[in-house]
Amino acid sequence: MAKQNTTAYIILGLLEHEDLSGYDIKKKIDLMISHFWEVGYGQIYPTLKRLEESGQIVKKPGETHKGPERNLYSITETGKEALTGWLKIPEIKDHTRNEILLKLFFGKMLTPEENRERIVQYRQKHLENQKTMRFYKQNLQKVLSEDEDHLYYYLTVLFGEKVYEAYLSWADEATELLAAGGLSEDAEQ
Amino acid sequence: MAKQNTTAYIILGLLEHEDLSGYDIKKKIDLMISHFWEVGYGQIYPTLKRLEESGQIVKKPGETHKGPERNLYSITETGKEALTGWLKIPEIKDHTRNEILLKLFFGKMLTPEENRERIVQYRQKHLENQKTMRFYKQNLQKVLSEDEDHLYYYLTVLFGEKVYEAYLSWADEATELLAAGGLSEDAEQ
DNA sequence: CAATTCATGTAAGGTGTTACATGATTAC
DNA sequence: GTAATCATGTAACACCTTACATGAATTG
Repeated sequence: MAKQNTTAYIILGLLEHEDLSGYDIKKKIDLMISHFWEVGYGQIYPTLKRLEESGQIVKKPGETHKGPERNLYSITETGKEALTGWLKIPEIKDHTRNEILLKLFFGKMLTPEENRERIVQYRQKHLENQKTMRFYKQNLQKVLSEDEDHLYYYLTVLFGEKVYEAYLSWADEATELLAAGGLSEDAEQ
Repeated sequence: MAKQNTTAYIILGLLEHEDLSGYDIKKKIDLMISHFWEVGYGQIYPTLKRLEESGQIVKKPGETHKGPERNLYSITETGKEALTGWLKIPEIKDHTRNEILLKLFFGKMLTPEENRERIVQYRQKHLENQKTMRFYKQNLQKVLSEDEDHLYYYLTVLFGEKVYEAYLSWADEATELLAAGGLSEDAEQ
């Protein structure tokens, strides 16, 4: 079962909403999905090819609105079935991969100041993320009733807000603990 | 820079503390690290081989305490330098990969009940995780002063506690929103 | 005596990242 | 005219997962 191929389902999910080009897909992912799943061009274009070959999407070439050549893709019935099939199965695996915790776990090898600095940077980054989530949340709240999709987008944004809040709260507590730890060490010497 | 090779640094980090076998390393990771970074045997054994070839660790074969043959590994000076080098550079990439949010993002294709059920399962799982973190936290608090390492382990556990708490809080709010959304839909029909 | 745990490893294949390559159009 | 954005793609690798293979020792 090494063929989860999540990228394919993200593409199918986006195409189920509207026809898009590879470039569009990348933009949509960056804007709406990248906070919980990042995808690069190096995955998108080959996956589009495979999805087309297996009849889950169709290419409408030459749909040039202006500018450079542009391939628009549409989802097929087969594609929709594959998508709902994937959506129905419960997600099993955790894809947790948190590099800062890994580096902190081995924090003894660095000075408390180095570790604290790392957490300060982390806080900074996620303060920005939290702001973004709040902005999205406000905008979505206004249009919640317009489309059923919006409720589900809202749920993901709410998740982001709560999690980034937890990151900030942790960062504050952690920097305090490190400051105290550093002090008690100084006191010992 | 496609060679981050995080697994190697996890192994080096663990060996910096004590000599271990591949099997020991797997157990340690499962126990203390897997909540934020999972590693399988298929990564551990080949990585040990590469680390040995590049002189970052050394094998002490035949250190059989009893039972089957057992290879104990120790970190070398080269290995320690590589480890601190990695620890010092700021972590850049997010490895965020949240499958439930992905499936919820496309939730319109399922019924509100199916989506709610997914969140209920998620809550259940992370309630367990939160309990585990609280258990670890209590145990670590007792031995905080015994070893400087414990403070850093504590920071990762604190992170886990806060994040799982955020998951639970989100799950509660999300199920309520879905119940409300489901109701208003019924009302419309 | 059966199941579980200890212990090490390989092979195959899927997934993901980075760098490269190309060229048109748009905004300043 | 220069920089940024639009737009598509490939190649090389690195990384990760799964399944397979083996066998000793311990526990019930």
